[in-house]
Amino acid sequence: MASRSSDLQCVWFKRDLRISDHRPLVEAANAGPVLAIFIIEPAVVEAPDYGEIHGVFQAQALRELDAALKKLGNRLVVRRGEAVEVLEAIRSEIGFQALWSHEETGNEITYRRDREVGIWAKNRGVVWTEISQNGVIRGLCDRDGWAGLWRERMKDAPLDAPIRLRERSGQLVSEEIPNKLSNREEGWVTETDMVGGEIEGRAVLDSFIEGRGKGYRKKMSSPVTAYDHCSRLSPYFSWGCLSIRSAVARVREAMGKSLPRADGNSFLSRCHWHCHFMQKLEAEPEIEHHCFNRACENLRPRNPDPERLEAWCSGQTGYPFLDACMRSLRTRGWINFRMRAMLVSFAAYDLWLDWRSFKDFLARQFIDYEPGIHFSQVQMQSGVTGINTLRIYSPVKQGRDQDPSGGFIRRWVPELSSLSEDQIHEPWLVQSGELKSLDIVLGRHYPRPIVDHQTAVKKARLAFSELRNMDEFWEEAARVNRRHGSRRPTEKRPKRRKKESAQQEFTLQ
DNA sequence: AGTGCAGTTGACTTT
DNA sequence: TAAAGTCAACTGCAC
Repeated sequence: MASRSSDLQCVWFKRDLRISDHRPLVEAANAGPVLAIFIIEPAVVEAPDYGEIHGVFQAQALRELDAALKKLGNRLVVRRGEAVEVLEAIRSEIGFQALWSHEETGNEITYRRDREVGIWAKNRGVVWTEISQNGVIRGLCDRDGWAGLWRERMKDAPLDAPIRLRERSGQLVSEEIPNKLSNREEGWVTETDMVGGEIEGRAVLDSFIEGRGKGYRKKMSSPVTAYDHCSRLSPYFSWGCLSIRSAVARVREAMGKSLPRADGNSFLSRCHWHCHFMQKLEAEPEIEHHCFNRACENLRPRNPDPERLEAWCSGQTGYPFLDACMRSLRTRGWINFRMRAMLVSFAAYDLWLDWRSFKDFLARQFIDYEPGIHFSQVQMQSGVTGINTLRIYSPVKQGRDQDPSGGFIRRWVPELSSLSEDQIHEPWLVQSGELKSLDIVLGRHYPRPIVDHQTAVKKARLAFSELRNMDEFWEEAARVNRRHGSRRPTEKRPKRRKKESAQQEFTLQ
């Protein structure tokens, strides 16, 4: 049995794989010798939202974290198993009464696990201290004052990494860190150049501040320029290799110097939005499975048309720019925000798929999958929040606007590469004789559009306008707005159309 | 140089 | 983080 007087401090690493700006680690180190652990939880890494790239990225970050801890005279103990059973095993092997970690705003699985760990800790007399690592405020019921609290959080200077970490993990066995945390395979060639780890994260931040960020504001819209000029820090934020606060501090410092003010401000407002969306999941975990606006719950069929879903997932919808974006995403694990919105818009409005039928697929593709942002976004781009106006993207217009020369399409949809700049956005408009002379047969080398955009969108709008005639929709919209709505006065929200009242009809004016 | 007209641009509204 | 429609102001051009 473990010694009851142990002053050993157990630091449980989760989605915070770094040593800088890591308050639990610093506080634990001040309180006693540190035992650093990471748990590979089957329930987490085998869940439908956990992708192959996540397993690789996290494994890279873990290896680097272990190396960093070793430099501080410590090490990382890695175990596989469900959290409570592993914590109990370690406690019985070495004994500790203090457990430290960051607050996590995760999916249902990690939320339930955290509650179980809480109960376990209480029963064992272990004091578990959870500390926030971003602008998400635990226990907030509505959005009044949130923006101010976020600013407060970002004011604090990031914490330095500890200089030394007293070690006392004894003979505790640590598993070898695998090359990836799960055996999941996407069946798609991935060639992402994003490598997990705190050092890599800092290098990415440096290159953004020192050059890539110039023109960020303008260049983030097109997938042609976004890959280089967006920060691409999101995976490092999601897996915790870099804290939001430390990126915010570095960007503020560089603004007006190596980074133009407009670009820096644009990046900072995105850091703000990052936490804004996570806060929604923190406040209402049900949004993983239910529409923000419950009146939208049965709007679309819950069972997807399998052929439509498959065409969308594999980049075979017949809309060249859309397919290019999907294929690029699946290969690189990342695409810019605007194109993510377009992909979801197409699934939701053109294909009339319920967001719940594609959210896990998309989550597995995004190397920067962050549950709170993801659930909010797929719902928002599907129009089921009730507090945002419908934003329906035209894949052809987006293609002409964001990839006018068609170069991005040619790269990711090579079967169309012989088409001209004008033809490539709408190959179905090209005479079949001319297509044939270029060795392209639609329906064989590349599909015809699986739906007609204009027709599909018209139908979708009609369904929404019917929904908006129901009182329940507006009651729900008011509730969502109270709980989650941004308090920015500029935000535009749909307004209920005035009913033609008798009074209005007969008012003479 | 002024006028009429078709076509363009931009701000704003609607869905 | 949309797109299409409306309307008025503007532009270029012919006469």
